Amino acid sequence: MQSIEMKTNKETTIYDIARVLNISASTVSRGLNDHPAIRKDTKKKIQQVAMEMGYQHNTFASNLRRKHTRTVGVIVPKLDSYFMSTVIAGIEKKANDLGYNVLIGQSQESVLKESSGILTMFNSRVDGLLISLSTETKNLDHFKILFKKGIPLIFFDRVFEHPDCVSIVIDNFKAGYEATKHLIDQGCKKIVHLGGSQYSNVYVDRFKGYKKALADNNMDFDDDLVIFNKLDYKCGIEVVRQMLKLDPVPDGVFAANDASAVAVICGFKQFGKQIPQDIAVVGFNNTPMSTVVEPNLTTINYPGEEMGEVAITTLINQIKNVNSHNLNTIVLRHDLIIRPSSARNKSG
Amino acid sequence: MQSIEMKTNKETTIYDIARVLNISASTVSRGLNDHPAIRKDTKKKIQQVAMEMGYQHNTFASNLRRKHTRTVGVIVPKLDSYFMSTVIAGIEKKANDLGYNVLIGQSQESVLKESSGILTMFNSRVDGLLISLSTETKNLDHFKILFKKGIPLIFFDRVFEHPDCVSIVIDNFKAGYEATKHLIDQGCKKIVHLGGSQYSNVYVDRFKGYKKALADNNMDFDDDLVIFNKLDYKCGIEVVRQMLKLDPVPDGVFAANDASAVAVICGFKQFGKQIPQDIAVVGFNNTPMSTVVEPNLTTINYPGEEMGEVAITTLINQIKNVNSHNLNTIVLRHDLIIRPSSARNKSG
DNA sequence: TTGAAAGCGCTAACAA
DNA sequence: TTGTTAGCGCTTTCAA
Repeated sequence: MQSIEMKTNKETTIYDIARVLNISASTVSRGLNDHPAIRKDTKKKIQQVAMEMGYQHNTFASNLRRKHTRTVGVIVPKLDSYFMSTVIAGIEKKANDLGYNVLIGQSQESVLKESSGILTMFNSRVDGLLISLSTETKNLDHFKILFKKGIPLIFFDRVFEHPDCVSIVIDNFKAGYEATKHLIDQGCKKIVHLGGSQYSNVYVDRFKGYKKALADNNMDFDDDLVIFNKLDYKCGIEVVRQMLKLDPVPDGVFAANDASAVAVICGFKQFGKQIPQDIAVVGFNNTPMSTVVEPNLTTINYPGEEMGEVAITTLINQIKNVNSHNLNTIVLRHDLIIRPSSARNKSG
Repeated sequence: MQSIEMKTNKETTIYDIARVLNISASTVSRGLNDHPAIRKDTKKKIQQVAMEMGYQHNTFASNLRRKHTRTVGVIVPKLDSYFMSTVIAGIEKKANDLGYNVLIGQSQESVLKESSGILTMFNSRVDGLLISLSTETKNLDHFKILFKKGIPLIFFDRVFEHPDCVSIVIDNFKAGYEATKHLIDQGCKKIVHLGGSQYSNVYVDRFKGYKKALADNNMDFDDDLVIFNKLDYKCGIEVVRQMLKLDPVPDGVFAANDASAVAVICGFKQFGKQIPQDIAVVGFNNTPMSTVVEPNLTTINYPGEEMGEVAITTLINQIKNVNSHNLNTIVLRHDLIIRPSSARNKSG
């Protein structure tokens, strides 16, 4: 047996173990895969020898033959965002439980990188793909290759309507509505909306929610109170300068993410404004920062990890052709978490 | 040509296009791969027909034949941490540039999950593996399978000494030293160290740096001033209670990460303590939170994205057998960013 | 319960 | 410059 152990550089294949046992490779294959039609003792012998020879299943070769890879691709705009990393954590965890690998890619908010990512995933023959769209993405042309070959595709968070693809989202319209309504309830009379790219469903819907809430409460919509930008910290600070020039200065801000909401709070504080008395602010995402900034940020909570889990579960079901009851959109719950950044004394 | 286009469910292979062109599959293969020994016009014809037939390279089959996958694995303790997502962003970006895919996994701080992750990666025949160890990991037994087959392995951040593996780290000892020294320079007389798992090089070294700084400045080391825990927000708050019981109350805290440093600040503020006058605090990692908490947190900055880029570049070089000048450890720069949480009036 | 043989789609040595 | 042929390591029909 000693000589067997020594084969260290060459891969041990099922043929090697077949030779040792004087049986056929197919029997070995079956033995290793716990095929019912193999005698228990041969199975045992096979597994024994496989062990001794340090045999390791070559998923790879197996996949070629079986015509699937048991790996899924995930493409996101940016990996280094709190929300996205949460989603991916959920995806990985569940994928792992279900016996799938996950291949990862980022579009860096560019359609070009998005397309090339899709091609790479396709060439790697992923069994399915999960994607959150870049802000630049305005159509689904670059996905054609997947549709053509019938590779399941699921959108999450930043999605695009397509009859054959399910989308996993939250109700951004409702969330935007609730955030704005809350501000109104707190007595705000002039509410700014700080929004993101209007190519992205999430920001479009949050904006719509904002408008609807105003309308429902007999407040005029004013174009000057809406600012679209990259929603990062720097932009938030700039926005404060702009707002300060308005007369009267707005008394409420609904920002479409936490980073910019936090920036707005910090900015106003620098100018001696009181939050929430002078300006009440609401963010979106419930990132860790929201409980660190002072006053703590009112925000929309939004289950990233769960979104990832739902997305991958749905995808794998689809890959396995199970459970695809023609569902088209899965909407996850969200909630408004009220914290001091918006909680004014109830007086009006 | 119409009939060609229609082959939509079956994969188009190089054989299909060979048949159409009445040439051999190998010529097609070469033509597609831009082999020098193929006539320009045949090459053109091949690519033309490939296009028309919607041919897509099957990386997969190619890999089986070539005995490599051009994919690398990355295993981290947790995906949903700011630092890790930064590192992974760097890895993905560079890997992509260099033509590699990245397969992702998380150990969830468990050796068991770590081993199974390694096995999965191995079975997927990754060309190399990047890993940041779980806190539970006390030896490298579960990596044997990689060593045996000579699969390159590189550690980053949370590492383990091994003669054949390069590690990408920062100088945690020095950083810990500097953080503590800074506190001493600010006049702190009784400095608490809030550390993490002592199985992890990063926390061990930060702790050592703390001790050395005390020693070098004639300050007694006191076991009661050292607290090890999970370093999350909740633990940080608990620590505050503990510290408040001490007499006198400590006047400085060096926390081994930002989350717990921020928690400490918030905790002390709740009890009416002044930061930094009563207690000065320093964190580690320079996460976004550090510039939001009030007062802003002094912390060690530490290039996550770059760490990822260096790690993957080194790994790929190793895979290609280039540039492996027996290097064993790569140390990235770090720096202490001084902010108000520790900046006391220079008086002493 | 097992074996023979074909083949997944591609590449590469060798020959022409 | 191109073709022939033999695999990469595994699975799976079909036959025994």
